Amino acid sequence: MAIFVGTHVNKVDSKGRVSVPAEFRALLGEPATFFAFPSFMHLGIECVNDTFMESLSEDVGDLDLFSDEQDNLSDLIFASSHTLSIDGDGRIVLPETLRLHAKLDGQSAFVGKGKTFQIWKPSEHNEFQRHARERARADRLVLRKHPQGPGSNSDPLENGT
Amino acid sequence: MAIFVGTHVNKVDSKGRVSVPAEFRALLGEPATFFAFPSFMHLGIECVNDTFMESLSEDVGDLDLFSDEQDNLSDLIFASSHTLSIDGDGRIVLPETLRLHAKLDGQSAFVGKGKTFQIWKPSEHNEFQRHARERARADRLVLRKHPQGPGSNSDPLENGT
DNA sequence: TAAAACACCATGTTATCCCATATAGTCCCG
DNA sequence: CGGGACTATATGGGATAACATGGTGTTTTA
Repeated sequence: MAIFVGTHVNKVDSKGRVSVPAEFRALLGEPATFFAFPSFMHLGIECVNDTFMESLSEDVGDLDLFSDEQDNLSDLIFASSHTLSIDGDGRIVLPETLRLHAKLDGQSAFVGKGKTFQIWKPSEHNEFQRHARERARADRLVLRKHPQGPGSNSDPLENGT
Repeated sequence: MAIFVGTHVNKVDSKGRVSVPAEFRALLGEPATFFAFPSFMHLGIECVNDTFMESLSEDVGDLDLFSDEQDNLSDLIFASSHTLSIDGDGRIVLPETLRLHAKLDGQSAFVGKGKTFQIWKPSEHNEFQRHARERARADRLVLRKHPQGPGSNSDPLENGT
């Protein structure tokens, strides 16, 4: 299974081109493409592979056709997504909308998030991570090994104590 | 699998011609045609490929024959649909009824919605998306990891407390 | 016959590919 | 264990092809 880890900082050149970290490229495999969309929670850019996007499409497709819920969700995910293809030199072109959302200027941080990864402005990501760390400390966050029954919250991160 | 993503803004010329984004053309494949009908929820134009249209006909066919619901839906979908064929230059001609419904003037936005896509007046779609985004923020919508067991909710997007 | 629909061609702009170079990391050999 | 050569990665610039779009001619239809 592909697991994206680490934080890799690469340059964004005048054309908006960025090298995708070799480690991530290897995980993406063929086809050498992935989907990217602005997070609706923070300044990061969410990046998922085609398998992940397809399962997302399946799940959203299961909602009632033409319902508000279905229409809104698919707009947030798909309409603001970009298909990014990695060229022969291992680079992608970051569309301007994404660059603006993340406030990128010259540098970008590729942040591994397990099954997905994100692209951040390095300074913004540092801030975000600092806050996440502080909150985890304050909340005494622990990682639970396995979700219990079907009725339980399947989120593996929860409040200890 | 074909997943329509992104928002592509193209011109509508004086003859009503519009270029279908190359990315969408590639997904539609052969035959280079699709179905378009005015949304009954908003100002967008719903666009589906023939496979999707067939499954739609299955779904509507499951409703009771000659019932009001069946009659209304089939009118809204099938009776108001247009078969649009993409010409050698990658363009379609948008029928006037559709142009009027979407209030198109000069520009059109092709909006990926996963298994389907829509055509909007760019400014109207911006409004729509802004609302969708606000609602998601207000509801603290978060991306959830893959669906777990049989008892769990298979919706990848849920309310994150 | 007139008008509309359709196919064909022509062009500017943008994005993609290809090559060159620097830097950093790795491996091999002493 | 240390030095040097090699390879992979990241990055910059220029050439090329794809795309979007405007216009013209030709066929079809009312």
